[in-house]
Amino acid sequence: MTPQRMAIMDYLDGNTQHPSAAEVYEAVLRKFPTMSFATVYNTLRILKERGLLAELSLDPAKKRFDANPAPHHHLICVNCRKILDVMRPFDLSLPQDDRHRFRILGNHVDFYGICPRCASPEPAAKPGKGR
Amino acid sequence: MTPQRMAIMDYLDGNTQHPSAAEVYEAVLRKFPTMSFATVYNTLRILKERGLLAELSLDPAKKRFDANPAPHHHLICVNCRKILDVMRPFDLSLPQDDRHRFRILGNHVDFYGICPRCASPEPAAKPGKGR
DNA sequence: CTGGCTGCAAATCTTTTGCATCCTG
DNA sequence: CAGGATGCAAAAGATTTGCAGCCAG
Repeated sequence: MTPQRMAIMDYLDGNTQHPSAAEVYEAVLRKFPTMSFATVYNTLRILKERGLLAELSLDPAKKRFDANPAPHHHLICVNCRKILDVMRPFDLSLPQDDRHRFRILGNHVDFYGICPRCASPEPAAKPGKGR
Repeated sequence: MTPQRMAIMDYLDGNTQHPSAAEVYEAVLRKFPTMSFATVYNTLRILKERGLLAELSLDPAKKRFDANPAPHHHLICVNCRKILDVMRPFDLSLPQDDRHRFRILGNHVDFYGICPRCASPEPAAKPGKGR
C-alpha cells in the first residue's frame, strides 16, 4: 500500500458516484500532482484483482469503479447516466433449466429510467454520449 | 434499408452470440468486401436508435449487440465472457423507497458464473481480457 | 541487490467524425 | 439535383504496455 494507492482508495471509499478511471485520475491528481494515468489504471486493475473494488459495466463508454463491498444493484438514468445504488436485495435464484450447467456465482440487477432532473421540462444535464 | 444494412441485420437476427462491432464487421465483410468500419458503426448506431437492436453493456471491453427484441436477461461466464440468454422473466418491481423519484423504464439482470468449459480441468478457452 | 511501484511515452483498441463520392428518387 | 448511405482516412477517447528510474526491505 503506497500513498498513491491509499489516495485512490480514499477517493473511492464511500464514494457513491461510481467514477470512471479519468475521474479518479483527476481527483487524485490534486493530492499527487505527479500521478500518471498508467499508475491509476494499473492500481485500479490491481485493486480489482484483489477484490477491493468492482469494475462496473454499466456505462458502455467507459469503466466505472465502485468500492462498496456490499453486494448491491444499480439504478441508472438513461439520459444523463447518473448511477445510484440500490442496496435492497432481490431473491433471484436462477432455475436449473436456465443454468446451462454454469456454476452460478452471483447476479446483478440494473434498473433504468429517467432521473428527476432529466424528467423536468428544463433538463439540467445534457444527455451523456452513452456510446 | 440498403444491402449492407440487411446483411448486418441478417447476421444479428437469431444470433445468440452477442457479437461485438468488430465481429459484425468481420462477418459482413465476407459478403461485402468493401464494407468499412464506419458503415458498420454508423449502421449499428442507427439500428439501435430505431430500436431494432440493443447495445449491451455486459462486457467492459466493448459494446456487444443483440437483435433479440424480447426483453430478457443474461448469463455470463466470468472467465471466457461467453454470454447466454435467459428468457425467463423476473418480477422486479423497485419499491418506492428505492426509486429516488426516477421514472422506471425497465430492468435487466446479469447472472454471472463459470461455464462448463471453463470449469473443466483443462479449460478450453483462454480467459477473456475483460478489460 | 531485488522486486515492486511509479511516471512517462508510445502503442493498442474501440468508436466516432469529416469529407468526398455515389446512388436513388 | 437533394438527401441519405457508403468508404476511406484521420481523429478521439479509453486503456494497456514497455521501459527506465526509484524506493523499501
